[in-house]
Amino acid sequence: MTDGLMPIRKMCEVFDVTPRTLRFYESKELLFPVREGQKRLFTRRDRARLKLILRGKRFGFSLEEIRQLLDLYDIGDRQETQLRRAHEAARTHLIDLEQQRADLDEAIAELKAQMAWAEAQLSRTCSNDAAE
Amino acid sequence: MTDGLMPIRKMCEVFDVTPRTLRFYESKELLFPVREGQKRLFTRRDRARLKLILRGKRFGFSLEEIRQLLDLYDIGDRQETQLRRAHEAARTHLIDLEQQRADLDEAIAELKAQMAWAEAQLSRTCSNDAAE
DNA sequence: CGTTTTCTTTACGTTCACGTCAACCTCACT
DNA sequence: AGTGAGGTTGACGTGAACGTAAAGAAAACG
Repeated sequence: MTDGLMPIRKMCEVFDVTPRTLRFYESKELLFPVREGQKRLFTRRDRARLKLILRGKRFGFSLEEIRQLLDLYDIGDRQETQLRRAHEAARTHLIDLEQQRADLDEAIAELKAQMAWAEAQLSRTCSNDAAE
Repeated sequence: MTDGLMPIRKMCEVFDVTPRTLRFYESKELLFPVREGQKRLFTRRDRARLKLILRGKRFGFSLEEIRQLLDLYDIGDRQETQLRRAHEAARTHLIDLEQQRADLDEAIAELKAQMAWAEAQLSRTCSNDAAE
């Protein structure tokens, strides 16, 4: 039975990151690989977290922001106060994400418009070329 | 008639950035304010570009990437080759944006699920509290 | 057994995106 | 003429997110 423990090299291949990055994330308490002697073994949980870390980065969040958000996806048994704080943080985060989605839609629309304009220009240039 | 020229202080207020940031962007050839004596005056074009810069940053693009993309929105009369290259860059960028949109939708869905779970936990805790 | 590979820690270096400070104009008041 | 507010150009500092090089342990291979 694959216990899901993954050595650092394999992790690097799967997620396309360097060993340094993984060690760095561990030092920042974003990942918690177990040890087999000296060596790190990353758990299923680490992989789930890493996926979220990389996604968070794409959206422009800092590692520290991500670290706080990760706890949201990592709630086992925690105090009500903590849960409330996490929920509130999530709400804030959600608002941010939805704003970002709106911005993104706008950006996509504008970019498409620009591309359409460029295409029009290109076809015009083309017919001009043909005319001369 | 407002010629649309805006001094640095006003720019900072409108876009919520520091003077340093604007000067930095100018040094990186992202903005091109005109000069009145020593002082910078930002044009309508600068404001349009700055808006795109700030949006680009939210999506995790580097200033250098943004600089290249800005040229897309800044095409006056350019050669066909340049136009083709710009169009191709736009296409690549668009793909990236749409991928990002998909990721974002996924992230939002997951976050909402987590929040729902947290809410369920909270109501459970609440009733437990009441029971004991 | 020695050697090569892979991992480790430690530590200093680097890039990006500005912040911060010094020293200097220059225009508006008074 | 003085004084202060707001602008300017360097130049050096800083925090985040790693890169990279050095030195050593440990597992794998011939």
